[in-house]
Amino acid sequence: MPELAPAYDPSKVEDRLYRQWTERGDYRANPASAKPAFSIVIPPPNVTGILTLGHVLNNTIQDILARRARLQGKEVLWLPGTDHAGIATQTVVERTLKKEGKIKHRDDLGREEFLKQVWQWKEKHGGIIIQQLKKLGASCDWSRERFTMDPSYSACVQQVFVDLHKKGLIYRGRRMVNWCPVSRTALSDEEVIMKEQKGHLWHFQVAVEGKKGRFLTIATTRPETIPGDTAIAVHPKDPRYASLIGKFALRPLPPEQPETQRRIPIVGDEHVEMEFGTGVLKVTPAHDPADFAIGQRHQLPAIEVIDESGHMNPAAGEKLAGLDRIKARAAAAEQLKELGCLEKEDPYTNQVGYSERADVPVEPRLSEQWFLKYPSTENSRKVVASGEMRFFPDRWTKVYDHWMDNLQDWCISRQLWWGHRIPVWYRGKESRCQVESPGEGWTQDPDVLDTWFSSWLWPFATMGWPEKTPELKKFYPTTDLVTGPDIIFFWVARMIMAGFEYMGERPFHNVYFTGLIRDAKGRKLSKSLGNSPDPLDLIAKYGADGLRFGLLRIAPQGLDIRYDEKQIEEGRNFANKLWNACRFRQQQGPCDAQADPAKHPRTPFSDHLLAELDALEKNLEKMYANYEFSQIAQALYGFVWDEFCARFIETAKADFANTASPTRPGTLATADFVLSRILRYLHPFMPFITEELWLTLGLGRESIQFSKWPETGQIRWDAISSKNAETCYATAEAGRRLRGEFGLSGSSKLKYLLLAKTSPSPEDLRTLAKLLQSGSVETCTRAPKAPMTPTPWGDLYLPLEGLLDPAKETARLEKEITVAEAARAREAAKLADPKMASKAPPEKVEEWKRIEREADEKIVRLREQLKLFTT
RNA sequence: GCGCGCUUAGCUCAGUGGUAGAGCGGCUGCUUUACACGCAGUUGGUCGGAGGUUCAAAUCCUUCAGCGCGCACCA
Repeated sequence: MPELAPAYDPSKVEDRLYRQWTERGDYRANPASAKPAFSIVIPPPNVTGILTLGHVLNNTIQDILARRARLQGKEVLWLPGTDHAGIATQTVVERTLKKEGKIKHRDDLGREEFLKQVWQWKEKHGGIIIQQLKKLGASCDWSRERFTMDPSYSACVQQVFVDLHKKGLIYRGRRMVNWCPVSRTALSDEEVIMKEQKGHLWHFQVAVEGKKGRFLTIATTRPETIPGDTAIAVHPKDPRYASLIGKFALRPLPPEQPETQRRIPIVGDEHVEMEFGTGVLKVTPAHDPADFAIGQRHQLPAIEVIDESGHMNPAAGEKLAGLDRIKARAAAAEQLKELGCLEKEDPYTNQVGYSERADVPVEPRLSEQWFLKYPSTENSRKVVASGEMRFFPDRWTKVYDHWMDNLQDWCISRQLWWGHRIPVWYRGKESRCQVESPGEGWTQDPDVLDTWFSSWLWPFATMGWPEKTPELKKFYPTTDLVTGPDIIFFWVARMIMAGFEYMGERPFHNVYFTGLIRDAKGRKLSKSLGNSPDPLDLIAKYGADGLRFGLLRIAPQGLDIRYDEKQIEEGRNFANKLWNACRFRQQQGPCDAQADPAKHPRTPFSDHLLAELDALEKNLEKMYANYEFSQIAQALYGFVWDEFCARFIETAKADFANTASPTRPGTLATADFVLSRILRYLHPFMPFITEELWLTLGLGRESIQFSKWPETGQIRWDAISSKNAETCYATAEAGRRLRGEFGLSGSSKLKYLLLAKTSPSPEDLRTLAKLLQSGSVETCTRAPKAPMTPTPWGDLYLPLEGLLDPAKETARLEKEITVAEAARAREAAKLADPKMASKAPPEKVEEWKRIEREADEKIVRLREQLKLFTT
């Protein structure tokens, strides 16, 4: 058995073990297995992406679930893969080609050639994030890695499109959509983020035809769209304006147009808010969704004044044409001023939709797009509402319900090249929806599908659908989905619908939503802020286990995480602590994998440790059932550090030092038994170090990954003995506190005296001395004149020749008495209240009495001691 | 505007009815038969405010405030 190094060095362990695990095929899932199935599909990261802390959190949680399931003897499939991420990838590649000076626009290359470049890019960079996940220790079945643009996957996407089209759920229409002028494509509603924008509210006047001197004042944030106005709307019940409905007004822009072209009707529409602005609304059906609806109601024409790149077109007039829409805004206001119809200009803040990817305001635009009416909505709604599929934390169900109750048809076409091309073919006025080309003379729709239109099939398309594969039979529906709540609509809800529509069943049993990771100042991590640490740097510094454990320990369920590198450092420190605990055990001789503490006489400390372990195990079950990962990490941390190291190992040192001790075999067996279990409990969180220790100590002959998850309720211990250990620990703590009052360190060879209430054995006293980190503890029969503290074992004295200062000791005792008196008073007050004493449950009253009694005893002891110094 | 979440020690957070906790930080000591990525001790909180329910409230209810997020066609 090679000796463990004094400090744990992850770099010597992690890569070696991971290679071993994957080369051996440890994570290959066998659909023919008789074992119960456990499955997860990875939320496929963007193929051009690199690992972020968010990925670390997300994938560590999946790995914890997968590794625990493996330990529980399940057949585990964790299915990995990547997403082609249409807009993001196309933008990255296009930008790179531009930077390299190869093109000015993708049109320079043409569709075929451009796509070749994207594929090349994908081949070169697409594997990066996968490699990074391996560094993290992710136990994915890499033999099943999928990509959303794989030929078989693409076939699924096309087939689903054709099917939904056949069912009449997919249709084409000229609609108002969210248009991104940078990417020059339509976006779905979900890809638009509302942002507050500081701008202006311009008030301008229009003359009413046939009513000399009658003007209407209109308030607008977008004067550049005035040339596209085709009506003016007022509320039909507005007493100020109702009489004007049916009349006409003159649109001021573009001024060079003849009046006949600028003459627009005044219409009455309930959409207009009388209280807002002036109560008069300009209507631009081509560039505003609400105005489009008004236009439909009143059969208004739509005049486009902004082109697909966000620039004003000739219809906007000679002064505006060619200008960017933002610049045109100021120019239009200027024009109004020159014409003398600008009444005022107020600063104004409103909500504006931004393109999620390009981070520019979206331009509502009329265009021909494909839309989907969501399928299987009833089942999808019900499965969550009924609690059959559970969300953790469950408050997300409300968000889901709300979205499902307000479904809008999904705009699924994108004017991009990188993605799944829409399987619709045209020849003249004919069109056909089918996967293969109908033949000569037919041309395919140039648009591609929204990336999410492929991701929503992920849980079954990755398992070989539409074939009835053994994988689907064994592993669908998947057990858990772990993802961020930010994609609940984009992905989770849609997957549920697709699952019902194509598998007749929900895609997963439970969904766990992680929190978002923020920096110490509470800001989201982002590349542009530069506050996003590279997980690989962290792995190099602290080890993958340290990173995983440190991050998980501070990741409360359902809340955002304030990330601080200090936490990762603590994860590493914990790994080292565990390492050294094992190292110390190793120094005492070989471990016994079959160790059974029940077969040996034991010290109270062993019993106490076993009792604590039993409590921990029962807790773990509960916490896993609720997906409380940070609490699990916290509980394991506390158990290893405080119970195993600080208490058990310290007391075990007596047995370790004395080979003739009758309790030595029991102590060793307890150490082995407990270590063997906690390594298994820690393995899902810290796969590398636990495997290394497991194998090196010889706690199992084979990998810890396939050892057995311990059964709870199997541990036997002596409760009285365990209680005795507790009093010993309490006695030692009191003694250390006493020593601390005198500023003495643990290295001073002190002699304590115990005026014992019980009859401690010489062995007990030696152990107490060990815990006190002192020279010795001896019993005495009379109270010496020395500092004292009452303990469960009796009064503990610390004779300090020469150091004793009666005034100081008096002060110390008085302070302790004050504290004890406060405790007694608190309980006494409760007991004295007749309502409390009569209505509270008897066991509570007993507890209060006990606390009062103990405080009382303490006070008596302390007062007696005080007398020694004051008389 | 509607909805959700958060507010507990200097910091990050546990704690869902019965003696306010952890880690970090600060301070004081310590090469003690594993571990300085360590050990011992210590400091530090009227649990955001106000009402209410209860024998008993950090915890349940109401309300207010601050912060964050989501949804929403007031130009």
